[in-house]
Amino acid sequence: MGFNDTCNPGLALSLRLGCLGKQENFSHRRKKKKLLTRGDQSLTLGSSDEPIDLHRKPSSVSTVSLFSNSSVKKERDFGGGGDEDDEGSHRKKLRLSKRQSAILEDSFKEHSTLNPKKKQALADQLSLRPRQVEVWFQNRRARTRLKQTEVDCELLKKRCETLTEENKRLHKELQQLKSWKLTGSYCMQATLTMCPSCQRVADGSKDSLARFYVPLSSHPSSSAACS
DNA sequence: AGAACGAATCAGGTTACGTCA
DNA sequence: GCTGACGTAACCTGATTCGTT
Repeated sequence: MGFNDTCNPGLALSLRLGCLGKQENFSHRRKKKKLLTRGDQSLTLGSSDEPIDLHRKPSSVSTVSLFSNSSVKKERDFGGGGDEDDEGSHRKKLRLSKRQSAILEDSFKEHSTLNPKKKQALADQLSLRPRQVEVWFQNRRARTRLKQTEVDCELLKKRCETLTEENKRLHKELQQLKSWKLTGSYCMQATLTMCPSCQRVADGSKDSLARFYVPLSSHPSSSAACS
């Protein structure tokens, strides 16, 4: 926490959803071809140095679907378990060490997406499976988005509050002007004349109307227009 | 050339474990 | 010791892109 998550201020709440990574990260994809088939990756049960990873797409009829949910999960989750304890009867959630987290964090700061090379390098460096590095980056990006969404939310809230306040104030002002008009007190008459060319109130002696006041010197259609 | 397919990766959401008050 | 809240690793699902056939 407390990293450069809020480096993108502004209200791009919805826009950002589509722009983070999705497209930008495909350039380095698919460099290798079928070195890893799905079977190789997911169903090789401990036959290589890459631990069990039974996690891909149970939508098709794969080995995964042959197990019950929970048993698959346990096997999958436990499969690998990092470099430490590989024994145990149930899933043991790995807790990344401070060093591992720090290195991942540094790497994330550099670039929030992974390419296969970087993934493998980090995995090697940290004694983790590439899949774990991948998951960490996915979760990290999700956290970043969540945090940014919260920031955006706060900004919108504040903006909403100020607009509500302004709206109230304008209503009040309008009522006041209406009442003046009804009571015939036209002392403001001169100050409320609308300029025909710029559609603004041409003079504003009152502070509340000052924002509509256009200095004659900067008026588009010469100084005579608003007199 | 273009359709079909598979692999890789993503976002968004969920689950489950570890930690702490 | 128990419990609920919280953080987060791991997972699921659907979508997208791209290389291969």
